[in-house]
Amino acid sequence: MQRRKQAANRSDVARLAKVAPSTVSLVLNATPGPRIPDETRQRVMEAARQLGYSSSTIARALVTGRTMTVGVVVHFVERPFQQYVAGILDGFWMAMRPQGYRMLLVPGSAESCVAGLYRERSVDGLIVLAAPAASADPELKSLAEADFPAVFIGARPLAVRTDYIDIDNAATARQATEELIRAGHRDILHLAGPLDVNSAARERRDGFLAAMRAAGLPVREGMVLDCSFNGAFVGQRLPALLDGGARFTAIFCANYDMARAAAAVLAARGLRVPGDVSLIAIDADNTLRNEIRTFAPPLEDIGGAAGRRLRESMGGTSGAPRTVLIPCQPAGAASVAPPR
Amino acid sequence: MQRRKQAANRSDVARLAKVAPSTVSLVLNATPGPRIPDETRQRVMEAARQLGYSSSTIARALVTGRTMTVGVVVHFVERPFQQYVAGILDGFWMAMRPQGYRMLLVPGSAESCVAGLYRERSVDGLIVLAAPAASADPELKSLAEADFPAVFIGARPLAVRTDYIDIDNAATARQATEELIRAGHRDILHLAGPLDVNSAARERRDGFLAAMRAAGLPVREGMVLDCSFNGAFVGQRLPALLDGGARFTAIFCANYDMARAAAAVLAARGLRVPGDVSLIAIDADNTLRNEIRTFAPPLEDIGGAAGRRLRESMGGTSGAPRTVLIPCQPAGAASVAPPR
DNA sequence: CTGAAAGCGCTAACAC
DNA sequence: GTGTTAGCGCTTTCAG
Repeated sequence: MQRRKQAANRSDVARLAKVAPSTVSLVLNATPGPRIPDETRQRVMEAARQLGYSSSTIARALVTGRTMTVGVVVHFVERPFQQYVAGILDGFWMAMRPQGYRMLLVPGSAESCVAGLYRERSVDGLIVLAAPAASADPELKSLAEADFPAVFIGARPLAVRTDYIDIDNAATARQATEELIRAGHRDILHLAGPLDVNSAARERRDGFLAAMRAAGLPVREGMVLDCSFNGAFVGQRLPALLDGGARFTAIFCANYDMARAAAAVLAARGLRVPGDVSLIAIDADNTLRNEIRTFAPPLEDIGGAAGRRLRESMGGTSGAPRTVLIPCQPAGAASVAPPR
Repeated sequence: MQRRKQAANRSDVARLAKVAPSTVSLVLNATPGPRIPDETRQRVMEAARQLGYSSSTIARALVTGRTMTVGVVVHFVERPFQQYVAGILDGFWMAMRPQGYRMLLVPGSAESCVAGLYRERSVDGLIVLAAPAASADPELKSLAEADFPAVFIGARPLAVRTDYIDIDNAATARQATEELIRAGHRDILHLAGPLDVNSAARERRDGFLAAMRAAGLPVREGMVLDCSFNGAFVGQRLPALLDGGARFTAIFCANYDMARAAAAVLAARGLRVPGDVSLIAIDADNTLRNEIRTFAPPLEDIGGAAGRRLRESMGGTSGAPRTVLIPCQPAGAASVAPPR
């Protein structure tokens, strides 16, 4: 309850301008209805300026029921603003800026964030970045039921129909795999993301399988390795696979951390990229783009699409939940070569 | 006033639990004072769970006068979340998370942001990232006068004493210059940031001059080039300088965009780095770190320091405004060689 | 131990 | 045209 040098409020302005408090609101909000005489309006403006008065967003939100704020739920707990999120937020911010919306970021798990933002009514809408689908579901259901404006990015919620924006995971995975196949590879290993919890991981795996099937290539047992999105698993399981005498001439990695880890394992064994093993990945990270061939999600486009969709949604003109899939552009260096 | 499916409020919970509204608050806030019998408290908890009730942050903020939110003012209008800001926010977020603070980002210029967040009482405190010192001053003065918790990062406000956290610009610039001098360079060009508006640009320039002076080296006319922090100016003015027959064997760039632009100009003229011209810079960007020698600000440390300081400040235990300067570590490739 | 009551600062409908 | 009034949903004394 300790407040600093009590800021001026509406009554202070009213007193100074010798008008009623509501007149202050009328003037400052430029309400279209009742016309206030210029003389009065000048007095009010001057008083407000003099006192450095702006109306309290809190009080206004309480009475209007609108916060003019959108929530951003970033699932990753550590270093949430790394490239993937930063790129998307750039695009999102650009889309929301002109509307005067603010962005509220809250700490915690995806579930608690969604709960916090929606149930505590802190925001008019929200975007959820790459929440593992399964874990967030209970809360998400209540969101969807209440028809609360929300856009999911990078991972599709299970069992809840909502707006969803992402790259076209299946198509991109297929393109990447086809690039390897075109180069002449037949024995291709796929390092997959967490298939049990993440829809993007599953869709990338499916794209890989589709490309192989279309080319009439077999996918042998163990050639799809569920590694979560974490490079650490690759560091454990890829060596085991190699020790087991697995045969492959190329690797399609579901993300960049895995590609980096795979490159490290290969290097440690004296295998060269792309001389001995070709490497291709999907990811937004560009720190090693000149070393590994990648399909890069257009992050700002994704964020922008999310922003535009959320605006529709908050404006009440959304209609049914919609899925938007954005294509990826190939980028990066030539880490793909014909098999030896 | 159009609200969706009216969320449950405290009275709804009270009615369902057959208690008074205030009892609901007492239970849910775990107020230390009055002890509620377990039977009642169970009923209330159950009712709240059933209705999916959480108290409104807006209403609570209105009555307590605390928002549990910190504002983040990002001056750059386009792509605000690029690496510099993202890194700092990561550190800041980690520091604020445990306290349960949220982060509010608002669109607009630094002035309007500061005005919006402080005067509209949306936040308990704020950090301002790299605002050009001069432009933000009028608003900043009222912040400082009201003793409002605020931490400035990356640019020191003019004529206002506030908390300020940054790398040690002068010392880092001096180190960078000294590295060139140690390599044997005597004719060194400094591509400076916007000297008239940005304190960091000035301090880096001063560090450069100090190193030159200490080594007894003259700084000839035109060897400090005010280019703003924008690479575009370098692209215009560096060629002009070269055409004018300027003599230098090394360049110290105030930031990375300038270094990149300088590298491009040199390449276009067939000058090699570091064969013909050595290049060194200060910056957080790591996308070309393996090409240009740089002194990299420890972004997360800066953000963390800002978070800790802001917490003190909001807790009322801040004392006088403080300046914290954090040292930079050298990083990146060998783009420095002895002069030919 | 529980409930009633007074605001927090504001918007918007409605009198004057 | 301007002022009065009724809440928005909650926290927090203060009586019962």
